Amino acid sequence: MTGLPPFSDRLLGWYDRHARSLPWRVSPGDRAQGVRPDPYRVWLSEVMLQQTTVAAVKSYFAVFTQRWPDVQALANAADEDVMGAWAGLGYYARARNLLACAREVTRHRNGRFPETADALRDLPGIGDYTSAAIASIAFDEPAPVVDGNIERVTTRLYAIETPLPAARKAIRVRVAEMTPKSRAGDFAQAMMDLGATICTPRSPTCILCPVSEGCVARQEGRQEEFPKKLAKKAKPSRRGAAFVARRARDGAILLRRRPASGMLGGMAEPFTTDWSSKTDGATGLDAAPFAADWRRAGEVTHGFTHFDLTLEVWLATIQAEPTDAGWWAPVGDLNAAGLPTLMRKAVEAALAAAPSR
DNA sequence: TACCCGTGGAA
DNA sequence: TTTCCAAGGGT
Repeated sequence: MTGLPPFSDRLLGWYDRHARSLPWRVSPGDRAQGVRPDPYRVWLSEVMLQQTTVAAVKSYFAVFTQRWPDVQALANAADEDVMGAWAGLGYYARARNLLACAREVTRHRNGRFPETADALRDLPGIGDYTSAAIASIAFDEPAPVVDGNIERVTTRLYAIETPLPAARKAIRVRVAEMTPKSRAGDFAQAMMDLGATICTPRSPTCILCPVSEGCVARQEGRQEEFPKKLAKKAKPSRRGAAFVARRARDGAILLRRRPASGMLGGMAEPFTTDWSSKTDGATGLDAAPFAADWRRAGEVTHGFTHFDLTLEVWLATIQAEPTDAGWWAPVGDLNAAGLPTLMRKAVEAALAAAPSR
């Protein structure tokens, strides 16, 4: 009587039949034929996918690869073009680091990404997960890849009782043990596909799982108890104000650029008061950036990761440019203005209250 | 370590 | 409606 095949063989066999088809992925069949993924596309997709769903990333990945087909093209792009193209995807430090990384690779590494996880880890925006993912997927290094999916799968397989994030070290040890010397990239992608489609956070479909026989949590009927997590803190609520200036002649909107660091760093916005996760910004007419016929245009609310924000929205229609601290964005081109979602909401609320021309 | 940093879809 | 959370990194 023979036992079950090794864990990685069972998982890879499942992946060969059920791998998701994704724009940045080389299918296991093509991979077996010797097709290599483009490291630039692997890197770009991995950065976009940090804390972001596949569905949200797809259109951004298409735009970026069309507009900047290789790392050199991206390195030569203007900052505001890349920040604008990233608008709406969130976590804008990723876009700043993306550009810094592209320029480092282009200008100091001959346009080639390093081929080991250790070396990749030194580049901006590339941490433990992303370095291992690129090294294994693009360069076949059997580096232990641990993302949220793999944390969930692994804590269930071994019924790891330690709550996250303290369990990360033990998880990494287990993943390093499981990762095969060959097909390490397919193995990592198989673990992520398993977590995304079978071993889901709620109601995992263990009946379809190719490795359920070896899963301790499943054997004990406790699969939904893992991963254990520390309780999270309550989110505070903050307030602030946005002042949307509209040019009388053509309805264009006055925008400026936020400082490079901090919340929404480097992104475009209408004039806002100085809110943060810790303090309210100024509100009311006295907080206006310059004198004009400001009218209340309602409020917008927005939930960030660690606090909720409500902005008063004020609107004024003005004749001339009152400041040189920004630029006029044509209203018909608002989608192209590169506004983060909070600011897009504020401008839309102001325009909804504006008298039609 | 603990906190900061977006967004939108699912349940 | 609220809560959760998705291919995390920086500090």
